[in-house]
Amino acid sequence: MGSSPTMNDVAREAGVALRTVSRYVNGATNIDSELAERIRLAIESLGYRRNLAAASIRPGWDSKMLGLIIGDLSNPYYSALTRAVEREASDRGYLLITASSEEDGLRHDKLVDRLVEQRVDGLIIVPPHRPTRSWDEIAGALPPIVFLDRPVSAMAADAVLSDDLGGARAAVTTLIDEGARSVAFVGDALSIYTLEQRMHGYDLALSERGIEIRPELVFTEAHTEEQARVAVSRMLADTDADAVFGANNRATIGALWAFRDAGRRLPLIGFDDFDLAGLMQPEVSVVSQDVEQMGTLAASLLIERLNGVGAEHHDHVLPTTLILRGSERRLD
Amino acid sequence: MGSSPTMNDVAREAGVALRTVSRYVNGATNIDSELAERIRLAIESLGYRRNLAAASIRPGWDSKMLGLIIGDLSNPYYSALTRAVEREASDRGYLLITASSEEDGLRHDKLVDRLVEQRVDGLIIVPPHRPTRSWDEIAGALPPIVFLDRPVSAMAADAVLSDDLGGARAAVTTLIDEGARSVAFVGDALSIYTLEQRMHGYDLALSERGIEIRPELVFTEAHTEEQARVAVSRMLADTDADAVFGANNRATIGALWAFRDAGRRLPLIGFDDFDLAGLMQPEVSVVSQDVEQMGTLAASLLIERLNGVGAEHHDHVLPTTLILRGSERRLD
DNA sequence: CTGAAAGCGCTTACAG
DNA sequence: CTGAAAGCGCTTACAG
Repeated sequence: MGSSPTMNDVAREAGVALRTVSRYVNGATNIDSELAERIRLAIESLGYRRNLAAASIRPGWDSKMLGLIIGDLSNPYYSALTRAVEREASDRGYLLITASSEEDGLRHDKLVDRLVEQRVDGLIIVPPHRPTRSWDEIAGALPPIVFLDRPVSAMAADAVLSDDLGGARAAVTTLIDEGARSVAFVGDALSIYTLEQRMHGYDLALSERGIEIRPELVFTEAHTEEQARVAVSRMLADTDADAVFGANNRATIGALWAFRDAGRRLPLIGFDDFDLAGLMQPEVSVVSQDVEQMGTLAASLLIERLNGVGAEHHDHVLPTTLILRGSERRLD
Repeated sequence: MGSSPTMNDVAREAGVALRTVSRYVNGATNIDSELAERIRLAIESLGYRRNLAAASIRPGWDSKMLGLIIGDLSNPYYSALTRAVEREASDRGYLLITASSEEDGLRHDKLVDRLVEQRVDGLIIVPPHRPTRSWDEIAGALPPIVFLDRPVSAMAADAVLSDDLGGARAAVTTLIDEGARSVAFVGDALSIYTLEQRMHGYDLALSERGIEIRPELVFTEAHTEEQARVAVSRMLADTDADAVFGANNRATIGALWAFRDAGRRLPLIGFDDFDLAGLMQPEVSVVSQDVEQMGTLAASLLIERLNGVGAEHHDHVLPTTLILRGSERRLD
C-alpha cells in the first residue's frame, strides 16, 4: 500500500487543481460538471482511495474512530455489549477498535495509551478492577470517555451501569420467599464494582428478611466457571446451603455443572441472562441486564459529547429484570 | 484533543531539536543522557502523546492496525473467532478494528472501503455469501487479505477454513450408524460456502450408506434460531425424519427448542460446539471447529505477509473434531 | 551526536 | 468557480 495513488496523482491525471479534487472527494456540490467527470474517471482509472489517516491529522478533523476496552470478548456478556456498541458506532459513521484488557490493569493502561496515540475520538471503557494507575494522573491528555458496566468515581465522566444492587436484592428476596433460609452467594472478587454491588443487594435482602449473613455461604473466588463449579460442589457437600445466587454468568453456569455432578440441585437464580437458560431442566431464572441498551447508550452518549452536546456528566443506571423460569423453586 | 501538545512543543520546552525528540520517542538508544532527561521531563509536564496517525502517513510507515469484517459479533462462533484474532493481533502489536457486515453485501463493501481508506495494514474477512461487487474490480487498491471461514476463489489470497465437508460427513455417518434412515438436514442457505460444504458432506454420507436423498428432509431456510425451531417442529409433525443434523449452531439450538416444544426428541448432531452442550439433557454431540486456531492462524498469516514473508497463497483447512456426548443415540 | 529543511497526503484560507 | 501556497504532526536524509 506504500505506493497508493495520491490526490496529487488524481489532480495531475484529471488536469485539475489538487484543491478541486479534494472538494470533489469531500462531496462539494458546486463543481464544474465536466471537471467532476474528469476527476471521477481519473479516480477510477488510478484506483485512488482517499487516505483518512492523512486527512485526520489536519486541525479540526477527527479520526471517526472509537476505542472500546473490555474485559474479554469471549465472555458472552462482553461480546453482547461490544456488538451493541459497534452497531451504534457504525450507524453513526464511526469505526470501532475493540481491545481486551483481560482484567489486567497494566494491559489496560497500555491499551488506553495506544488508543489515545492512535487518536481515537473517544473511548468506551470497562475499567479493570485493580487499576495500576490513577485516572487523574493522565486525565489531561485523554479524549472523552464513557465508562461501561463499572463507574470510576475519581473521574468526571459518564458511566452506563446496571442496577446491580437492585437486581441481586430482588433475586435473593425471591429465593427467600420461596422458602430458602441459607442462600449461598457465588461470585467473583468484591473488588469488582458490579460484584460488590450485587453483594450489597444480597446482604440487604437477607437483613430485610431477618436472616443473618453466614460467611461460609459466601464464595467470592469464583473467577472462572470451573472455580464456581468446585465451590458449589463443596457447598453442596459441606454446608446446609438451600439455595444459590449466582452473581454472574460464570458463577451460574458453574453451579449448574456442580448440580449435575452431584445429581441434585438447589433453587437457583443467576445474574445475567444466557441464551440457553430456557432450554435447561429446570429452566434457569435470571436477573437480566439490558445489555443491548447499555451498549447503545454508552456509544450514543459518547458521540453526543463529541458533537459538543455538553451535558453534565453522570451515571446512567439501567433497570434489571428478574426473569423467573422455574429454577428458583424448591424441589420436593 | 485538537490542542494536544505536539512534538514541536516538547522540543521547545526541552530546548532541543525536533529530531532529537523524535528519536527519543522512537526509542533510539544513543541520545545524550542529559538531553534525554530534559525531553522526558518536557513530555511529562506537557502531557505529550505521540500522534500515531501522523506518524503513519510517512512513507514506509504503516498503521499497525488490522481490520476484521465478520458476519455478526452476536453469534458466538464469530465472537470466538474475533477474540482469537484480536489476541494474536494484540500480541504482535496490532490494533484490531472489528466490523459486522450482517451478511449484507453492500454493507460489507462499504466496510472494506472504509477500512482501506483508514489505511489498515491488512484485512481479515469473512466474505458475505452474496457479494455485490467482484473482488477483481477492486483488487488493485487492496492491502493484503486473509479470508476466514469461507474462501474467495476469484482472488489470490490465503484462506483459513474448517473441514466442513468432512465434519458433516462424519456426523451424518454416525447418525446413520446409530440406526437412522431418514436424517434431516437443517441449516442456512447453500449459497454460504460452509453450508454448501456441509451439505456435500451430508450427501456423501447418505450415498456411502446407500440411502437416497429426500428433499423433504432438507431445510435450508433456517437463517435464525427461530426459523430452525419452526422447521424442525414441522418435520417432527409431518415427516418420518428419525434424526437431525444441525448444520450450524443456530440450527442445532433451534432443533433443541423444537424437541422441547414437541416433548420428544430425535437423535441429533450439530455443527459447532457451544458452551452449554454438555449441560443439556441429553448432552449434545457436535462437530467442533478449532475456532481458536482458525483466528490465530488467520492473524498470523496476515502479519507474516505484512512482514514480507512471501509464501504462495493457499487455503489452510483445519480439521474438525466429532464430539459424541449422547444426543446422537436413539431413544427406546 | 544534533539542527535546519524537505516531504508524507491531505485541507483550507487567500487571491484571482 | 479554480490555482498556488501554507500547514497539520510527524520522520528522515543531509550537513555539520
